[in-house]
Amino acid sequence: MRMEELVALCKRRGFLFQSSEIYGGLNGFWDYGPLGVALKRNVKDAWWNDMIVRHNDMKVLPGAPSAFEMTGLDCSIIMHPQVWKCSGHYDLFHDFMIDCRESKKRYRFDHIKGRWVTGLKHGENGAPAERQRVFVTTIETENELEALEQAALKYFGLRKKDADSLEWEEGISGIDSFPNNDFSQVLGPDARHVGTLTEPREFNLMFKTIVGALGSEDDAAFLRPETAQGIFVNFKNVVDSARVRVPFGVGQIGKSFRNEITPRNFTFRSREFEQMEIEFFCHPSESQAWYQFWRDRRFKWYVDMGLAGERLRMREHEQAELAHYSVGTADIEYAFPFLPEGEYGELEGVAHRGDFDLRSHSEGKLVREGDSLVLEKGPDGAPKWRGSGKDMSYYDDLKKERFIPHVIEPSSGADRATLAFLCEAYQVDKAPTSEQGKEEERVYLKLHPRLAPVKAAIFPLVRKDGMPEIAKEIYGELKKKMAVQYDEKGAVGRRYRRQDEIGTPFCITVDGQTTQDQTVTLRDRDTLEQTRVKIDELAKVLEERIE
RNA sequence: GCGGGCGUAGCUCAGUUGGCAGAGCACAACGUUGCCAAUGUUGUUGUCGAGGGUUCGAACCCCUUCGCCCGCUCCA
Repeated sequence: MRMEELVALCKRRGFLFQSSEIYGGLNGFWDYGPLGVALKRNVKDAWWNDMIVRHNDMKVLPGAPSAFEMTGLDCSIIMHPQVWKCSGHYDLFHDFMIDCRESKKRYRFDHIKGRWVTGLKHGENGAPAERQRVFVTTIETENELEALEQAALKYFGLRKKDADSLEWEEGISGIDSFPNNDFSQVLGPDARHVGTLTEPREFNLMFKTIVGALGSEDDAAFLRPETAQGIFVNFKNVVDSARVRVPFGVGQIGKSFRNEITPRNFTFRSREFEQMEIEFFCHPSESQAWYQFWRDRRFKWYVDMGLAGERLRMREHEQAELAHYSVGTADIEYAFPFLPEGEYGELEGVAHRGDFDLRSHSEGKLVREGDSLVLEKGPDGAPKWRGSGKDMSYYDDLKKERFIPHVIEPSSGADRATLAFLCEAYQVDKAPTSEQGKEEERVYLKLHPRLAPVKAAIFPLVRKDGMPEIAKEIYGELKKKMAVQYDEKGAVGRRYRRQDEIGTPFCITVDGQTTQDQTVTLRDRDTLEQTRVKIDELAKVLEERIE
């Protein structure tokens, strides 16, 4: 399938539009049209129902260590700024970066260290040699002096034995002290010429805003880059109010915001996106078993919703790839058609976060040191980011045991899941035409009936003989239970195809026989087969076939 | 952020040297037909991505900008 065809269909039929399109669009933002909003809502409802509402806490699910409870939250998008400092997002999302025009490399501004040196620079193309004073730099943290000397030798075109001819000035310093960010005499860490570094630019990976109508920079706050933190900071509230016992999970669906450096690939990497996240709290001794359970359960959910093919896979992260807090992470990935052959894009990450989050929000931001998490200290020895000081431990009054729960986090992208379902559903096959024995190409969306924006379309075969009246009657009855459409315009074949293209799984047609025996035809999107169903039984039959 | 390509009707696209902005599909109305994109007639559809410049005259040339695609970079 070519991605452009799906994008064109999404626009033509009203699934997805570019945000602010009449003004030329806005990179990284998308609008869901009339059908798109229905599809995405169905994705979210399926998730919410399957994970939260229909969860039976009396039963032990296959693969689960025990029964467990599930509940939900809907937290604010803007939270206390300290939340993001303790979560680690502030540090990671707030760097000044500097680019090198020559090497095309990007460096963290505060990582570049260097030293002034003067030497004899041999002129190029026979030009006379001249003495030059340059600031050579490196991003090495070990053996800085050696790295700087090598950089200088290379720049001046000297051999190691001539190193003595270089005149070094005292002290290694950062380039943050240069006035007006004038780097014309600075040699970039991977550059061969001086003056190739750009001005430092702040990479605000979190969206910043100001709280209060008269607020200033002191009142800066951030739009959340993930919904998870709202659950962690409400951990005590949920335990105290919802009568839940560990192990239990809290689900949340909501918008998050990240200033992606390169928004690309349709809605895959958007700056405003929606997440479906669960934070599952359990006893540390059982956390590995729960991690396995959630990995497998979440993978199966996508399979059940229609991503059954080879394009879906589970990938366990390598040790080196793990985030600072994580003990284990697995990504559920889909081979999106816009990615190169053999590459997969993340739909959901299932992470074992240990007790990092609850402890950080209690003690202050933690860092990993060997096998344990310790409080991160600033240069002055004080905690870098102070926590809330609130006790985040849990007391199990049956086992008489107090502990800080470990957390398993299945974090899913609602927009990415929706896009994957669309990609997987896009099908082309052959269908018969009105002309005997002839076939034509048919484009349809083979969406799971639970996800389809329209569950059924109701047609009168022709616009006479009382058929429209009966069809409208059926439409009114079904409308009470599910999303249905009525269409009487044009030839019935065209109406079928139009519904195929938006993924409607069933079409109901009132024909000449209806007035005699109160039956209609029920046509299946995927097989094109028609069966006769009594009007009285339509709702029941449809509901069975949709689940 | 860098390099390359692109932007014309709802969609797919044509548009000659700078000289009246087009086609197919789709869409709408009225018929005929009556179970898989059938068919007749009629009709609607445009800031040519945006802003500026050159010119008697710009979809076309120049500059700026926004967006899309590809590659690099980035992706806690």
